[in-house]
Amino acid sequence: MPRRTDLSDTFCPVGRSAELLGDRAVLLILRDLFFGRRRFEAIATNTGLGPQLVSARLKLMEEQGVVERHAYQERPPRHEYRLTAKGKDLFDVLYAMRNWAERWAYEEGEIVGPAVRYTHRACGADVGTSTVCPGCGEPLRYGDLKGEPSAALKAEQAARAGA
Amino acid sequence: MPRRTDLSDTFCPVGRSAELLGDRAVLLILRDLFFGRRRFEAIATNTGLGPQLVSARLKLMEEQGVVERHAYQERPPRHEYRLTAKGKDLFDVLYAMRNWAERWAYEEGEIVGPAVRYTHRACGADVGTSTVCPGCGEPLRYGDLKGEPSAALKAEQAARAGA
DNA sequence: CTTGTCACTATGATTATCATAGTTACTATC
DNA sequence: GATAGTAACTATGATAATCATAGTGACAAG
Repeated sequence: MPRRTDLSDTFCPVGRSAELLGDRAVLLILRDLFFGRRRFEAIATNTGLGPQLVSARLKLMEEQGVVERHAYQERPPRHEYRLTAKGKDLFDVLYAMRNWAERWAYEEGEIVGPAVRYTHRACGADVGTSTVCPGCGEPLRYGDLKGEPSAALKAEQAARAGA
Repeated sequence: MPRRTDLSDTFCPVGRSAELLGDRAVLLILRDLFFGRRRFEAIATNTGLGPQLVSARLKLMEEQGVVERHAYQERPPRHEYRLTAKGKDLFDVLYAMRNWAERWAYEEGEIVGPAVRYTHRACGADVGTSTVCPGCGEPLRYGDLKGEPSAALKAEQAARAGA
């Protein structure tokens, strides 16, 4: 492609977000980071993206300040990637995407129950696909939720990690 | 590129959403639709995307059931694009993107106040960047909010429409 | 009968992405 | 101490998506 138009100087907030988030690879990497995958290989394997793409996107995300590289051992040098505060604040976006997909992206009877079941740590309620806890009424934030992948999703991830 | 991996059959809900939303053009078109731009030319002009891309993405979005084509006149045939219920339900995603950008994507002093100010129709409160109205405590949904673009954003859009 | 508008489609240059293979720097095993 | 393994990448070449620009068809207005 020719260089795509840069949106980082628009005054529109959705445009500015789209510059980073309007990219499949970035979204998938963010998902994995939110699920606790911090290492390059784990992310590359689980997302199914090539190492080159993962490398490029992690660099971009580091530049944008949403992830940080940490060395977790010296010899040989090994790093992991962690969400910064700016990155963790993207939780609402990913959670909204998840909610939308749970409501619209599965065929009738394709899976039993939600693809990932979330419960509110504070009160234990199943939050369904709402942004406010149906049990206690609190707005849901990053860290408040415990996600439990369905059997189908677990199997799929295991298959990618195994093969 | 080689054909990119299809994510529409993953069991991960974020993956399924990313198939549609992990695309700058789709996000920009959705933004314009949410802001009431329904016509092809208006969308192409305001987004800055080429007509070919707009055409391709609107087709995709129609296939996915997030927009519908309506004829608003017979001779000559003219259409407009409207969000379906499935499309309107993406509001939370776009709103979360907006909130994140308002918090993180502007330099100190780059603009005065928010890029787009939202007020809750029901109670008149400025909602800031929250998902629950700070005035009355109600969760914010599509249609509940009135957006007022900043002067800078208005000027930018006028420039694109004029040139 | 020329100009204008709307909603597109066509063309060619450029570049991002994918699959595959290779690299570096170690550790662990035989 | 030679081979295999692991983690985090980089290099290469084929393919396809995107952009800029121009063009089309159907009609309305002047």
